Amino acid sequence: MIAITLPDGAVKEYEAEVTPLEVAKSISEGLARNVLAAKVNGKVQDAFRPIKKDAKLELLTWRDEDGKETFWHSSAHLLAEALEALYPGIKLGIGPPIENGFYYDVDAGDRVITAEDLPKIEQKMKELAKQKSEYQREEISKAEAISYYQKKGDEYKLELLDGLDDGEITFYHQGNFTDLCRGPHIPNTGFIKAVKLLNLAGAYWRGDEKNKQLTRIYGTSFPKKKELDEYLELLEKAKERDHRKLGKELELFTFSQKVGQGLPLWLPKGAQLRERLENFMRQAQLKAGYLPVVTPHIGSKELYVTSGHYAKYGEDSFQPIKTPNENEEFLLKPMNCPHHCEIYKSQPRSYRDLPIRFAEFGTVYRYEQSGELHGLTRVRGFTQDDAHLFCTADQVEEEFKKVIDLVLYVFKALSFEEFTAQISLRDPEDKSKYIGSDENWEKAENAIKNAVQGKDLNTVVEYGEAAFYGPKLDFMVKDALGRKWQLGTIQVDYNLPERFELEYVGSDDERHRPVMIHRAPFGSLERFVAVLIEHCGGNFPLWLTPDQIAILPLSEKYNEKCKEVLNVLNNSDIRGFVDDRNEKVGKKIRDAEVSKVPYMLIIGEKEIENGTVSVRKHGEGDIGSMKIDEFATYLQTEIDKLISITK
RNA sequence: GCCGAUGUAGCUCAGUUGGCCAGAGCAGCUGAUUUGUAAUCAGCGGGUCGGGGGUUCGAAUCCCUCCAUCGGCUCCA
Repeated sequence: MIAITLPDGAVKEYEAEVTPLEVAKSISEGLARNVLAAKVNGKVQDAFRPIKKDAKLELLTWRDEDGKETFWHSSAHLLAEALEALYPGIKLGIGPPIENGFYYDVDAGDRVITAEDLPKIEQKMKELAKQKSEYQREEISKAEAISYYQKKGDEYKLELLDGLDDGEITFYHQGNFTDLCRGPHIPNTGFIKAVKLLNLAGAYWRGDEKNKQLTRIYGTSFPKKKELDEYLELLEKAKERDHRKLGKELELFTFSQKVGQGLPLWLPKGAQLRERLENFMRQAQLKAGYLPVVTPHIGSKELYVTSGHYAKYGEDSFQPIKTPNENEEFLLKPMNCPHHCEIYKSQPRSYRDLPIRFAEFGTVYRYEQSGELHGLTRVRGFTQDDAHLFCTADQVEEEFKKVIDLVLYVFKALSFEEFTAQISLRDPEDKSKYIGSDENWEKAENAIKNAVQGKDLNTVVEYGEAAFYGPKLDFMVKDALGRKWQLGTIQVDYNLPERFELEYVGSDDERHRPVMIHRAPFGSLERFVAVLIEHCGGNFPLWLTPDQIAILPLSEKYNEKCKEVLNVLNNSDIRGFVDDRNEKVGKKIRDAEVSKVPYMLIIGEKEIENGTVSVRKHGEGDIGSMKIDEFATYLQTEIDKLISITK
């Protein structure tokens, strides 16, 4: 007898071994039809794989993340089966589930798979799905597996086998298809009712640039056609929030081929928005004890050789500027830290001065790979809201915590609620990429771990993501299409102080080395604005938005009066414009709605008589008439509401 | 940088297998209209068809090359 305990605590007893599917059937046929996989004692496995001992069982359906993952993993196998049918001899890399679907990496040999082939492959997948082929699990010895793939001539799978131990190797079969796979899988291909292959891309084998590039086919699938349609619609809607599209439509920024790739041009509205963000940060930093500094846009190459940046990133920088005098070379500033180190060094420092916090909106230039450029999120010239804190070893944790608070304040003020705090540590496998002693690295990493503890943060640890001079705490946010971007960053650095031989005199009258904290809550103004645009879909918070109001005269007769009203409101720090075009008010409303102006004030005969304005709120419509000063107060209250959130 | 795709007016897009002066809507300009909560009407101007080279009697359309953009990969101080 074996006892199966279900999540609700119910216990079911069986004579002998039982599969999760059979358990599901004993509960209801309907449930059985929806079971994709099972969690047995906390471990996800096939729903068709028997349970042999007493166990806790959780049946997984489309509603469970693990269920979805299994579904997409099986869909990847289905894709591979279709590819083998259509491209005999095609070699397979890996085919995992991902966030909203799956992909498979393949090597089609001389054949090129293009976007035009996708419908055909999709069709084949649907055809195969209809056959309801069962997924079958087979435990296989390493020798047998190797012999199978040698016969098949698939060097990628052989390479994967190389890293696996005998005894832990399994094959999964469905229809005519066999794959080296850990599983688990859904019961049969018939569950996959809706498939869409989304795009094609090149992807290096095992993620290494030195390896061959395989063809990666991305797709998604669902148990119901309707769900696929809804997902595709969601993707379309997300594109509407793309900052590149909105940036153009709202006249915030542009690019010019003539100016150069990845070099954004900020239009007046965008520049003003950016200035507001800068001022917001300046104010926050002033309160937090930062001191402003300003440094030039170029620096001697020697400066970056000293910092170690030149050795690491010399090739990825704009190449040095040579001056008429011999042996002079300057780099466009790729980062601000070395300059700030030199400011620190400009005078002797005492422990009484520490911590010192130098802040600068520093514009830097990096020669990013052309294929990496992406709207405002990845550019070649950008402005960091940078600051460097110099402190004693004892102060690091406290200072780091204060910076976390500052970042959280900024995120809250702009209602960024969904972010992860990524602790970016060294790659333990390859320490050659980093400078400095193990001892200092450990100190730095511990400082971050300690500072994060006690903060209510959604944290994740990533190895190999540290900067070459120190570990980081990175604040990651997703864009409209779910791509992750690093915004805020805080870094602990024991290395640059050594390289620049920074010192302070301690209470013991001895010279000591300070510790540096690098930090940028926005990260870069460019990227921050990009993510902000996508986050709010172009409907900025009232205090940030380019035009808070549009004043719409009912006819040209009221243009002058409207300008007077605008003047009055300008005096209350409300900004906007009068739409004095010779158009009907309906047209003016439409245009103001489209350009996402939060409030429209309509003025005609009636309003002039009563000394009021007719107020229309973006996306909501008419909210009634108000006296002009009443409206000013109303708007101020609305702005204060947003700001008070952060207090 | 690599793989794949795309590039026609300020914007969004049409332009059949190469064939008359390259089109539309919106935006712009001019005029009429003087307007009450999401598009008033009429007229006009605007394009080296991404750049360069080639094939051809003839190229937006076919080929080569460069540039830029898009989706990924790699990279991200």
